[in-house]
Amino acid sequence: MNTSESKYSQCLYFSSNALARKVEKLAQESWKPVGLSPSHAYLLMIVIEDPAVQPGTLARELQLQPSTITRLIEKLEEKKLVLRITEGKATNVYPTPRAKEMYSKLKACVNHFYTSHAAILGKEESTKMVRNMNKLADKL
Amino acid sequence: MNTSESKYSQCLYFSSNALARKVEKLAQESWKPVGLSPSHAYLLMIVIEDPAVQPGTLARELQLQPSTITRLIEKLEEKKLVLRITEGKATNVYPTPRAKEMYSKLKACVNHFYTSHAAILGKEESTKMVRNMNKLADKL
DNA sequence: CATCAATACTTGTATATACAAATAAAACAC
DNA sequence: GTGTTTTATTTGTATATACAAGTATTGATG
Repeated sequence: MNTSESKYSQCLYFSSNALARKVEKLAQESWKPVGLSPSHAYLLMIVIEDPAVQPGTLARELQLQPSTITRLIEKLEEKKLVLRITEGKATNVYPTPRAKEMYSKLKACVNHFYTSHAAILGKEESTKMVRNMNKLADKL
Repeated sequence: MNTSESKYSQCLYFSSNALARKVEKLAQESWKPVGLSPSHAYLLMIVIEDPAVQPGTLARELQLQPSTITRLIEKLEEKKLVLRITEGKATNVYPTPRAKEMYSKLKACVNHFYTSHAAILGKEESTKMVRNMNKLADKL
């Protein structure tokens, strides 16, 4: 069934959720080569680009709750991709050598993801949509 | 932090997820008066409007997996708002009288939700955005 | 008509995320 | 410099959803 066939599809609640689920799925596909979910992968990229970054900063950048960041970091730590060093009330997150070696592969996944949806939606429209969604999210 | 301040915010993955989370929150607020999550409430409204509807149909209309529909129905059953009658391999879902009495309240919540986001985004833009998101989701 | 395939739904389990409370350190206030 | 407030992070627990496997019924095929 197309979205447009559903009676409740005019509702922002459904549109945004359904879209997010479909995008999530597409993204998961793109990040399979590195065996990470998109969230983990993005967090890891930030850590590689900005070593010693703190969980609070990650939460703000990724727009996720601090508790969620803790959970993401935990999993990356298990995989020996990051490590945490706590000093006082702050914690610094560092990439391991293993993670740094993965960097170009991670970038390739970002690229694959972008390419795959740009191919479906058109480069132009794809970018416009993202801009609009950000604008909308900022207002809410 | 605004979405636009984050480096990774140009990524469709983030935009769509962040937007969905914010919309979800707004929606939850709107449905608090009936003590249901938006998903449960929408499912219930469909059941009231279309008694004897089957889980498979609900899954298609709400764009959720059948297993998710089962879980939603279970919770509504606990709350004595719907009941399931299985005949052969098919199952029919019916609203209870208690649910039917709630109908106008449910509608009021839909309305409150629409009003609250239309107030922030503008009626015009709000509708346009939904249309675009559906179009995009259908293509993916 | 006996088996095999398809359909409809449920169950077990996993993931992504959140909220609220807990902990711990730092900053402030007097 | 002791007591209180604020900040940073983690932990316990809950919700929303999915996937894969299981069950049960119906339909199709030889």
